[in-house]
Amino acid sequence: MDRRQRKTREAIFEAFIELLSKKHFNQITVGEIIDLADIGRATFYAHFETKDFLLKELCEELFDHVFEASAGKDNTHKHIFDCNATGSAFLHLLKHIQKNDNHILLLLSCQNNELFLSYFKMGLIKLIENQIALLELKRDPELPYDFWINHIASTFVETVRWWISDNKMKESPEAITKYFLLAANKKTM
Amino acid sequence: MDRRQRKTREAIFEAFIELLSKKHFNQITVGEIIDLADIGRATFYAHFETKDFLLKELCEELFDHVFEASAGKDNTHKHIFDCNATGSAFLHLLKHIQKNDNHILLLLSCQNNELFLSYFKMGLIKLIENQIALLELKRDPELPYDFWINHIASTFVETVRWWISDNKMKESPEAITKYFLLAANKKTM
DNA sequence: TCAATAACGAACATTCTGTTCTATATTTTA
DNA sequence: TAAAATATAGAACAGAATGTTCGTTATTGA
Repeated sequence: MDRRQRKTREAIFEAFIELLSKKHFNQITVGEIIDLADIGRATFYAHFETKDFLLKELCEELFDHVFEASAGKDNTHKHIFDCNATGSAFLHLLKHIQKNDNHILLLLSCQNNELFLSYFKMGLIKLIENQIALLELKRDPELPYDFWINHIASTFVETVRWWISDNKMKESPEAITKYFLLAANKKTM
Repeated sequence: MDRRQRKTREAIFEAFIELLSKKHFNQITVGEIIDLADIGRATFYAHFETKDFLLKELCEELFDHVFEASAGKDNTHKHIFDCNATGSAFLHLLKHIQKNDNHILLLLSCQNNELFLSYFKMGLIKLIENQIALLELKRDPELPYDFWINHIASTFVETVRWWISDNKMKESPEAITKYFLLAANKKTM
């Protein structure tokens, strides 16, 4: 990709993220993004068809990076999901969030968090399905498989949301992991 | 309230609900609502400041009606939450949803369901906090109280979402209640 | 019946969207 | 390094949506 394109794309994402931290997605205008990114109007539309596509691509870029680790594509993260110590995948994810890699923390706690949390959940479901054997989570045989997968993922997403928004991240990733596992029907770490 | 006002308000809500069943909130214009409700432009704005307020008032009107039962204000629903047989409050809620009182089912399954599910969750949290003694849900002493309340409410909301969207309501309210209670860490009904 | 008030409906300024165009700057390639 | 390809700047534009205003008409409740 052309350096000019990369720079423009980056400038747009950066401006967009900054605006997302201040106002709701619906109230952000393309004009504001353009001004903040300091680019021409036509340039914006050469990169993104609409504001909705911009959001979609931002989500994909950020969450794909977090979750691609599970496929072992990224050397710096490969260890995370190869480790089969109980609960480590979730604990590692929380630690990444705490470190605030790629503005993930900001997006998960901003006014639009439903948007990002739903992307987060989609990634999680894929991850859990792939790694189910390693995670040592036990399913009650009376629960349908897909209900259960959805329940685990939702519980984790809600745990993260609670940690960031309600708890203000006062507790450690370890404590939060414990809560999650207790809530998700696992006795202990 | 003036009969004219009531009729206008009803016409707007009805048109809005119909549009919500077809497209996303963001893509619905005031013009469309006006056309479908067959009212004047100025009339719409005399009733609702913006489209966002319309959404807010719709949510309040519908969910308040469902949840006010818990306060015993509504005679036809009073029984629901006075009953202390295990799990009955949740089962009754599911039966109401199944009967599709007040278009609740439509709103919970439409493209904007996040919006309505978040209102639903708010009401649930209040309900659970008020009725906690009757519900016979047991909290692990290691879980913080508010984490736990949030977990129960989220699990129920997700159960409803799964039932409507993923399961297409193929299973009975009784079966869904069982899944919910199993997932929420309760052994049986 | 009558005073109050709600709805109509058309017109309006304003804002935002998404497109088009030419000129200019940067990158790739040959 | 020169030429071809491509990205951006920037201005101008049509079209659509928003929210307001105002004079007129219709309905309501007392």
